[in-house]
Amino acid sequence: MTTTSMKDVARAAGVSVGTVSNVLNRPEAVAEETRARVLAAIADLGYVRNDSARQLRAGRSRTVAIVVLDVANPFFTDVVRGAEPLVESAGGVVTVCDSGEDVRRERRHLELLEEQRVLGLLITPVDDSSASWIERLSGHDIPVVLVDRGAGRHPHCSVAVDDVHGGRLAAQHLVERGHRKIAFIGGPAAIPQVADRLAGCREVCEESGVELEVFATPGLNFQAGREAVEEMLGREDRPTAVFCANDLVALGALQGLTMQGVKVPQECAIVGYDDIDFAAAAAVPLSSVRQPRAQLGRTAAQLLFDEIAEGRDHTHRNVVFQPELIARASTALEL
Amino acid sequence: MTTTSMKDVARAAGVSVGTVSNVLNRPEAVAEETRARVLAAIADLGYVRNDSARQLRAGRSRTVAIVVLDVANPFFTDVVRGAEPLVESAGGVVTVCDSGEDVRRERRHLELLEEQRVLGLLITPVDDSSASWIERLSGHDIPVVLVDRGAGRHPHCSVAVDDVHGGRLAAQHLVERGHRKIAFIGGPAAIPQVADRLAGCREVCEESGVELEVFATPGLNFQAGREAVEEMLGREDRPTAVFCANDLVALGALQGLTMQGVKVPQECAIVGYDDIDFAAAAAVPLSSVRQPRAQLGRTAAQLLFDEIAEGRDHTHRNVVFQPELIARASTALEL
DNA sequence: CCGTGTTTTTGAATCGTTTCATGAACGGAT
DNA sequence: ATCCGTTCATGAAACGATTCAAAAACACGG
Repeated sequence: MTTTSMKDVARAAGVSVGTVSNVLNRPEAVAEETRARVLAAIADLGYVRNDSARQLRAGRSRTVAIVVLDVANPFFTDVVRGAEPLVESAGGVVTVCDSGEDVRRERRHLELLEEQRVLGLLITPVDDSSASWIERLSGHDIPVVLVDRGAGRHPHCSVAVDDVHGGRLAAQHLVERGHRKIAFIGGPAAIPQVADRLAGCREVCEESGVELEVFATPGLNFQAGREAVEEMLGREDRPTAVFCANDLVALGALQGLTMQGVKVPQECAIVGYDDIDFAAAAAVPLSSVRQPRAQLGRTAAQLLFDEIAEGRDHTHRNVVFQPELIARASTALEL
Repeated sequence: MTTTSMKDVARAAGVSVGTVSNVLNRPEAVAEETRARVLAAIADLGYVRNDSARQLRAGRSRTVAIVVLDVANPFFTDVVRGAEPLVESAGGVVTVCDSGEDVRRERRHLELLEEQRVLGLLITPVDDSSASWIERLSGHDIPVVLVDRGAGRHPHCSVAVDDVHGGRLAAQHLVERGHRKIAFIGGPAAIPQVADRLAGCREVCEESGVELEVFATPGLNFQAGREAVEEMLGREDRPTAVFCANDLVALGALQGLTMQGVKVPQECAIVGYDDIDFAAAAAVPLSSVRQPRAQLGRTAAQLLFDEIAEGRDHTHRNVVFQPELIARASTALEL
């Protein structure tokens, strides 16, 4: 089966290719009768536009790429959902790439996206080592918006949540509940979100003379939380509360504790981060630091289109949202 | 900033464009010294291939699209993960599209994918109304593999799990535990998976004279489960067990029951479907019907590439996997 | 120095659109 | 009839890569 092209349609309708193109792109510029004839031919032949050719001509694709650390993490799916409507209403398409917290995968994606001449890029970089790659893209006129990564100097727009503040909220909450020894579970420390949340937590602990023990994990997933907690339970004089770098870790921790017969929150309180849907549905509903996820995505997309529209004389903007603590059963008890 | 093309590289290296192309695609056919010169020019100018142009020439893209009902559902992310390695090792790229169980969104995606001349398509259709659209694609030489939708006649390869059998497993398990009145929660009934699971469940109920009550939901999500259970609790003579069409619904049901003070499994048992990670981590670890998710994705990708390789004389294959029941605390009690 | 065979390089054709300067067709006013 | 202004349609020139027949460059034996 040979694909039918505009030329075929033109021949069938007895017009030139230019006219077929006009029917598709500026119908009002074509006479009623001609338009009908062309549309009939299109339907008849089952003609489908060739997007590669369009893009080649246009020089850009209509795709906005979102590179996330983990598609399975509900946090990112919500960010994506927040961005989609705006992109689509602007005639664009969203494509989601999963770096899996792996710099090499991320780099592979970036190379590909550049070859595809994407319209723009929303990205949560794995770590700082990606910076030069990302700047390469924006150097090639592909606008980049950093998501959930606002700290530090960088020549891009960004949306972020104040993670240091989030860390403080979690720690304050635990300190108010009377905890004097807290564990932080999360990693790798190279991930800025992890570092910031820990930093905020540490600040509060130091301010209020509370002991802090850090359990570094190789990733931010369920498994990591479960394992960290098992390690923790092996120790003497263990913490009475854990603050997890995200909710997946917290759910893992919760399960780890439950399986070892440790009662939450009676014997160990838990605070998570992200407030994903599953947090509220967990074994013991999880207290968690909530980020305005959809808004993060929406704003990121907005910044991207602003940059595209403003062109040369665009000034980068860094939008920072404040998180809020949602208290649930997992921290319900005063010590 | 003007994008640099092969022509620029050719000029800078003092060779023809044909040679530059060869350096990129068949390096061994170019003299050592020339190759070095060209590569230097590429690095120097920061040249990046234009994928649109390549595809236009090639007539096909290297993208394998996976259209899923809900990206936030871990079931699908696992299927995607299963497919990815195979696709990538074949030099392809995976793009994930979320139909959100909405036929219109699905159609929009299909149109776009066809314009993009994707290499192939793995899809879990929203319902039968998509059939004609999907056939349009395969009519245009885009191989299609149906995922988790093997029943019925269709001119495609497919991978599926025997959902009727899965429904039977769940019901049998509950009947063995002594339940005499069971609720099924899920919908819309137009989704084949829902219909099949219910069918299997109904078979067993009828065979063993157990009463079955069906609560139809508008979707397969957390919210739906919670609401269905609330409705159920309003009734007299309520069921002693619920079988949910998937784990998200089951988690919702679990929360709904817990919030109303109904003890699981003592006062109401629950069986879910999919055995997502969160099932084991739930308030009460959920019994669930497990599907070989990653294998589903892997096999689907394999069938796709087989079809591409075999070309004209390809015979469609329908692979059906058997699910297994994972019993956990949510059905731990005999009545 | 020629002929022959092998390795490299060339340059033009091609993929399917969009765009745009040009021209045709038509109606109405003079 | 002529001229002007609209409204439509045309067709060729991009866009940037790949491919391939043909030319060029080179090696080597006689």
